[in-house]
Amino acid sequence: MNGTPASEHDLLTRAKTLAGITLQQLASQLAVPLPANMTQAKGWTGNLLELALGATASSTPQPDFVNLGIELKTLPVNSLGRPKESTYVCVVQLNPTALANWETSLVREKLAQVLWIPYEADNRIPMSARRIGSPILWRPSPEQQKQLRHDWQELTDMIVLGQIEQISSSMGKYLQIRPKAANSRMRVRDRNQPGTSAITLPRGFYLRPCFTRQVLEHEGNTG
DNA sequence: GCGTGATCATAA
DNA sequence: TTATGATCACGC
Repeated sequence: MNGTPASEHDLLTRAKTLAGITLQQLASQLAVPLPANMTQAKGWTGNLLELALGATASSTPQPDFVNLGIELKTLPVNSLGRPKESTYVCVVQLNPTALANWETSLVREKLAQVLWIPYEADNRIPMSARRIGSPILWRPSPEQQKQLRHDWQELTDMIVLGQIEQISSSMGKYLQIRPKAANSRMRVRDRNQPGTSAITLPRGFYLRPCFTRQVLEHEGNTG
C-alpha cells in the first residue's frame, strides 16, 4: 500500500482492491480517524484515497500521479449511482496566455487522464458505512473533448474580453465557472485587462454532474 | 496568499 | 429536488 504506483496497471490494480470496502475500513487500514462531520472535512474522502493509492502531488498544480500523468478524482454518487455534486477541475487562470487556446489549457491538461473513484454519498448512509466503488481510468472521448472545448471557449472568450463579471454559473452545458475561494471577500488580479487594476473573485472550472454521469455510464456499458 | 482536496447551505 | 454561490481544511 505504500509508495507511488510504478505503472498505470499497478495503480488500477491497487484501486480495484478498494472497490467494495467502506470508508471506515480504509481509514482504519491507514490509521486515519473518521471526521465527526463533513462540514469541517470537505476534502477528507479525496485525501484518504490519495493516501491509499500513493498520490504524490497533493497541494501542487501537478497531476496526482506525476510519473503517470494521471489525476485522481473521487466522485460522490447518490442512491442511483449518479454524481451527487459537480466536480472541481482547476482554478480559472486570469491571464491571456493561459486562456489563449484549448490545446494548452489547464482544463484539458487536468482532464487528459483521470482515475475516477466513485463512492456512496447518500446522506442516509453514515460516513463510516459508505462504500468505495470500482475505479474508472478515463480519457475524454472525441465527443467529450468537443463538449468541453465548446464550453471552455465560450467562457474564456468572455474573460479575455473583460466580461468575467457577466459569467454566470448557469453558462456552459458541461463545464461551468463558479467561485472558488475561502470566502466571497477574496480577490485576485484579473490580468486580461492590461493597464487596469481589475480585481475579481477567484473562480474555478467545474464539471457538471451531467458530464460525469456520462463518464460513469459509458464505462458501465462498455467496461 | 494560492492551489490542492472538495462539500455545504440555501435559493430557485 | 437540484444548482448556484459560499465555504472548510491543509500544504507550501
